[in-house]
Formats: sequence, C-alpha cells, structure tokens
Amino acid sequence: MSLNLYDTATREVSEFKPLVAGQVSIYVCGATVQAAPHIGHVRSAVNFDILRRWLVKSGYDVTFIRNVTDIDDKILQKAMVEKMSWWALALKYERAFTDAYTALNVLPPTYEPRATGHITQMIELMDQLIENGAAYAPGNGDVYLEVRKLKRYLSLSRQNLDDLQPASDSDETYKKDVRDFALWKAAKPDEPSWPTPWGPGRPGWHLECSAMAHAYLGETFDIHGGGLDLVFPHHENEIAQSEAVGYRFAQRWLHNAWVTQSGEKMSKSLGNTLQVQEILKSVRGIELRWYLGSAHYRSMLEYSPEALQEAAVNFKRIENFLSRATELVGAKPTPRINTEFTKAMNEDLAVPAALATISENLRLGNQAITDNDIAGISKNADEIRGALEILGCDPLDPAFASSSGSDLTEALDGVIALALAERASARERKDFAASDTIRDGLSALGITIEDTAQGPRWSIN
RNA sequence: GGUCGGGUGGCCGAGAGGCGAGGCAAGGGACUGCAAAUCCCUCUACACGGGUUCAAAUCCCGUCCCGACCUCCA
Repeated sequence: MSLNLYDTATREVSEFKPLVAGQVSIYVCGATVQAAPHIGHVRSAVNFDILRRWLVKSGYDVTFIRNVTDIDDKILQKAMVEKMSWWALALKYERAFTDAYTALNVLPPTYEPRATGHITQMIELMDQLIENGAAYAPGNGDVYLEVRKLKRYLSLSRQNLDDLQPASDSDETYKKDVRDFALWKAAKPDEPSWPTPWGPGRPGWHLECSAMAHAYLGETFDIHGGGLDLVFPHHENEIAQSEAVGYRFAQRWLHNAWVTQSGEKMSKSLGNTLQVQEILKSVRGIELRWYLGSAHYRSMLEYSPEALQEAAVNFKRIENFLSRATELVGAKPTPRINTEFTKAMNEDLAVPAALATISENLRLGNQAITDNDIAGISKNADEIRGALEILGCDPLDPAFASSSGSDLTEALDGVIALALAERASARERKDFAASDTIRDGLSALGITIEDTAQGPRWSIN
C-alpha cells in the first residue's frame, strides 16, 4: 500500500515517490519569531509532525528541516515597540515557539537553521543570480529578483503577473518592475546589517528559505511544506530564486489550512489570535494536539471553546480505556497499526477517517472489557496506541509524563484506598447514605469513583 | 480586477456518482442500591434554481452567501 499525497503545484493527489528510495527530505517553513505562537502556528507544526511520523512509520529515513526566520521587518519593528534588541526579541519568541512545540509533542526537526546563521549562503545565492542575469543590484544596496525574466513565475498560485495588484509600497524607484521583489535590503540607519559586495544590508523575506533548503537538502528535495498563506508570495519567490540559479527545488508542495474563528482566519492583524500558552491553561498539551490534529490538514478548522472541550473529553475517554486496558491485561499496550488506519493515512493523511477507526477500536475495546475478553482488550488497546503514536497523542509517551511524581501517586492511592474500604463496608451493610457521603466527598476533591466488575477505581478529573 | 477555497443534521467533522464515515449533544433501553463508566437502539443532512444520468451531497450551468491571497502571515 503506497502513500498518496496532495501537491499544491498540480492540485492533485498523487503517489508519493521519493527522489531517493527509502529516504524523504522535507523542508517546512517554520516561524518568523516576532510574537508568541497562536494555535494556528502550532496547527501547522502538528500537521507536518503527523506527516513526518507517518513517513517514519512507513519505513522512510526522514530528514526534516524546519527553519526559524529570526530577521525581518516585523522583528525590527517589534523590537522597537518592546524596547529590546532585535536579537533578544527574536530569541525570546523562538523559545516561546519551542516551548509550544514541546508542550504539543511536536518532534524536534532534524535540524533547525536560523536565517541569520546563513548570510554567507544567501550572498552566494545572490552572487549567482546576479551573474546569470536573474537579479540586479541597482546600486543603493538593495538586490532585486527580476520577475519578468522568469518563465514559470507564479505557477504554484496560478496567477498572471499582470493581474497582480501593484504593491501598496510600490513607489520603489530602484526596481525595474514594481513586482520585482527584494532579495536583500540595504540597511537603514540603526538597522542591523551584514557586509555584502553590494553594500551593508539584511536579508529580505524569502531568500533565507532558498538558501537554507539548499544548504541542508541540496538542489532538489521531496517535500516543501508550510501554511496556505505562504503560497504567495513566499513560496513563489522561493521557487523563483531557486529555479533561477538552476535548482530543481521542491518536488511536491503541501500546505495546511488555517484555524478560523467565525469563519475568519486567525491573524495578528485581526486581533483574533489565541495564544498557545493561554489555551494550555484550560486543556493539556496532548488534548490541544488531539484537537488541532483532528481535522484534515487541508481543511479549515473552525475554533470554538466548546469544540476544544469536546475534543478534550473525547480524548479522556480514550485515555481511560487505555489505562483500564493496561490494568486488566497487566501490561502496557504494544503499539500496532491496523489496515484501516493505514489505508486512511495513506490517502493524503485522512486523519478524520483514521479517527473513525479509533472510535471503532474504542467501542470494541470497551465491549471486550464488559465481556472480560482479555485478547480483545489487548488487540484494541494495541491498535489505539499505535494510532495515537502516529498522531503524536500517545498518553504513554514519556513526552507527556505527568509532573507529579510516582511517590505522590502511590501515597494518594493509599489514602484513597482507605476511603474506598470505608465505603465498601458501608455498602455491605447497605448504609448507602454513608457510602455516598464518601463518594461525594472524594468527588468534591476532583476524584471520580467508578465501580467496575473488578472493584472500584479512581481517577483525578 | 485576478487567483483560490468553502456552504453537509442542534454542533464539530469526513466523503466526492449508487450502499447515510465518525464524534458530541438529544431521546429510549441495558447494567447499578443510586451513580459514574460502558454497551445497545433511535432521530435529524448535503445553500438555492435548473440540467446530465438508470442513479447527484458528489458532475455541468446559473444564482446567493461566507472566507482567503494579491509582496505582513502557519
């Protein structure tokens, strides 16, 4: 069974064939670290993390590059506002992104290059582009790519150059065409700069990704990913720069859709963003990940607090089954992937269909508990755990290990066992008022008591 | 103006010519001292108007509505 993936360039789902058998190279546009991450940012990270985990599970050796753009106009602006050095601001928010990724169990990339660490590669790239006539340095310190000379420009977004609305800041006197874009920007007073043959300056947005993709993945690689809003101009311009020097660049383009609120894209300019750190006050990281990963990556995910809570409750049911299964089987489930799940994931990562297989496993597994069918419990628990592992939501993953020490849990278990013994004797003498007082008391402390065929069990809400 | 998504039941969310994904909520039932948890059953749908077809949520034409990008964006 082979993996089929969508490609933004062809607008079709097709069989994924890596350039080198058994290996996959991926470049994903990471954050421009100018503010704390909102849930749209991490949705993108989660989507591509699921892709990566699925490729690894499918037997590929995956090289996964996700960059950090740590220099751009917005970062300089924000640094002024926050009255700190641009580099301090960039690192501050880079850490915020890293914390968010960690909280959501997004695997660290194979390498995470920063734009400012690749100025040399950018200068080399511009050098080549100027030499072969694709780019020009008008003499003021800027370097532009001459888009009119490109044959395939805008093929990813399928637009015509002449149909584009002129840029709002198109009073550029140095550009040959208003649509030419800056590879490099001359330093203004008080701005950071690096020396180049064309004068001191700093990278324009776009150039860093071409340079870094080339540095780590070579002239061509399998998959380039990012948010849908990067198709134009960012990815078009990456293609333009890279193809103009003769690189074949990305073989396939994957773009994730947004998180929306009331149908509108979450964005800083609308002020409707939901910070990851805020959301994590109401749900755990694993629950937020379960929620963000639940929709198909190419579909908009309409956020609502209710939907998030629903997802969290839904996830707790699965966790509850896994912990009961572990108790009854006497061993942690062994992750296993079933054919239905595989089929779903191989069809352009159809996570919603994959979730339906988990629901079925859950139903059958709970039924097996009722029937005391250990083999059935085990089978379904194994398959659920296997699926959760791919989705990055395995509650037994050490990444989600609870911070409360096991000593504490043991002590608590002992205390609750005492209370439950009292309750059991009260029930035996049919003193239900007394037994309910104990249960209600524990419940008020956030401890839920369930009476099962194997006796009472407790859990913390 | 150009390019591109979308409108599915009370809600979320798949599907893309035929057998109503799945989840949540709701109603009924089983289990329970009562609960909780769990299981079983039931209900509600494809924006609108035409067309193609034996068959349309799915394809075509038109209309309405929502959203995104057009050099800030995951």
